Amino acid sequence: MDWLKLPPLNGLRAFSVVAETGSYTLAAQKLNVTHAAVSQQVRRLEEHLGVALAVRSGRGIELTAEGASLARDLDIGFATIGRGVERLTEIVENRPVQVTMSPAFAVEWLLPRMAEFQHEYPDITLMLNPTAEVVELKPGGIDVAIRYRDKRRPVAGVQPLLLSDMVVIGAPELVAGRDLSNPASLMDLPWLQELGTNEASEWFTFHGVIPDRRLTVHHMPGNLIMDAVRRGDGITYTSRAFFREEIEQGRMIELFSEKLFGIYFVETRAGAQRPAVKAFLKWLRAQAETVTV
Amino acid sequence: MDWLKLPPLNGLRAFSVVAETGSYTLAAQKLNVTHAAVSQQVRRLEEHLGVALAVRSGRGIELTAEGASLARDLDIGFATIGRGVERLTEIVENRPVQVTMSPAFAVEWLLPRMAEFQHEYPDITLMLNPTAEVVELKPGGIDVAIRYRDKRRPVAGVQPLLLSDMVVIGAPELVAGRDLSNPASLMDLPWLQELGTNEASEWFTFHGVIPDRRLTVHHMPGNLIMDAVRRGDGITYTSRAFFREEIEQGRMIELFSEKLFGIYFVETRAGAQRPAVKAFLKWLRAQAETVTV
DNA sequence: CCGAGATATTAGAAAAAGTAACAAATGGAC
DNA sequence: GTCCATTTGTTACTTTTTCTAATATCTCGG
Repeated sequence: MDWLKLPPLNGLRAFSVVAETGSYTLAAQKLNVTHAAVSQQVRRLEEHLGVALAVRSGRGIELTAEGASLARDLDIGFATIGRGVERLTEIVENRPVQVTMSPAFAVEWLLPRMAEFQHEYPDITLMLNPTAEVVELKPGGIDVAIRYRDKRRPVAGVQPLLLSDMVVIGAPELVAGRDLSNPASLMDLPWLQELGTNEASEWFTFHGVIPDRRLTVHHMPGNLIMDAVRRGDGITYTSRAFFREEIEQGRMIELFSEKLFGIYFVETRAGAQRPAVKAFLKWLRAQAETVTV
Repeated sequence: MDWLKLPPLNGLRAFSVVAETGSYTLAAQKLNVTHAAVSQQVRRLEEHLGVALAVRSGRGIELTAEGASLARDLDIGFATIGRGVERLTEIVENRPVQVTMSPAFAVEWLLPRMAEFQHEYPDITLMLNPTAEVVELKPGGIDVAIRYRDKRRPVAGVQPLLLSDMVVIGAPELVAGRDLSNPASLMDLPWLQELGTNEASEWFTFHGVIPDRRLTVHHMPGNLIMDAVRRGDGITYTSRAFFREEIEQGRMIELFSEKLFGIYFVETRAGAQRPAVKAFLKWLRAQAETVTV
């Protein structure tokens, strides 16, 4: 292929629009630049090719024979490219919105609200990816990530979604009748924690407790933890928002809490978002206002 | 036309080459940039489109389904554009070299050397445009201008071609037996000068002579002036280089001279020159060395 | 487990493109 | 004719994009 030594493509595009509109001024409007920019692009292209493409003619311009010939080919070429891009865009636009989040968040927060979202935006399909892993946001992959971050290490420039106290929580049948007034006493209870994390021992460390005996920690996926805690299989460290009603009604016991230590925020990948993704983000923001616990 | 909102064209080109070569490294070589540049172009394109086009695969990459689809269209599109440009280039490359210069220079300097040039470069056709007017150098028009400039007002950054004393010259039969020892005495002789110029009165002014009677000045094209002067129809102000031999042999009389006042220089239009133009310029430079009078 | 060969990512340098302001040419209104 | 609106042409300067160089990361084969 020897089209590698193509002239400046932006100049070609500019000239193509000039040829189409028959005017620098109109072409500039179409391209959202000033006429000076278009004029310079075409001049540079002419210098590169060593041939005049358009000449002044009265109040406007007219193409030279060479210019007209080139314009024809450019039109066909760019149209081909445009069709290819368009087809791709259609595929992309219609792809479901890909969202990743922690299993706990999915079960306790998003899933309960999904029906409402679907009612509001029946045409948008959400694909959830509940995982504790941090998935990279790249084109063609995950569109939106809802992530948890300890508020002690705040992250700049992201949309907070849920700001909540973090609590250690357990079912009444598990904790009843015990003296749990100091952190160290929690070492005797079984902890449930997300696969691949180490929340229990971090919690003790943060409270100045150096474990003097082996902790009982069961690792399991976040979505199962919540039910297990409710059944009384163990205690866990999580957002109060997920258990607010149950705590108020006495169906769960809050053992310790850290004020506003937990923050869930929304992260999107770089670049422009598809309409469907924008709609989901808008809906998320609206939800966020109502749930700052 | 809605291909106005095409993605970044340079990104498309980069991706197209990546698709063709199947490698960022090879594509970078073809495009004469580093692989980092290609990588970034493709990444930006992916962000713009919101779709992955190529994914890492082992030690190299492979295209996604979307990438392969786009690559096909790009290939066709760029090929179309490339063909159009190529056709244009061929027309341009084969166009004769367009040279403009003063009629005097053409007749006295260039034409006598043309045969030699044609012998050296039989494939290159020169088109001469002998005119006193300053023709604009623009793409598709004049390629090379050989211009005269009074050396008192030097011009920067151009290739000098002929540096010569300027002389007032006449045929022996016209000037014989006259006392022409001071400038004012030249007012009695008929002057021949280029159409549209005013060399005669400028010469008198420069020599501090205020004409006290009407000058006899015949205007005619520069090429005719030289022959007319030889025939003895009048005197003129010109480069000594054009008459050097005749002066040495006494066939023409040098009346006055200004040391190195005249300079002919070569000017080319902006941008890269076609091979034929380059060859002509090279030849000109070689000639220049031999004729600094 | 190492090293060759590939892609990925950055900060900062270099190049390209765009803007604003003004100049120049033209055709029509008066 | 002169004036005026419209369009292209030009240039200094600013902004944006692109490229490079350095370095990190990943993968395969010995």
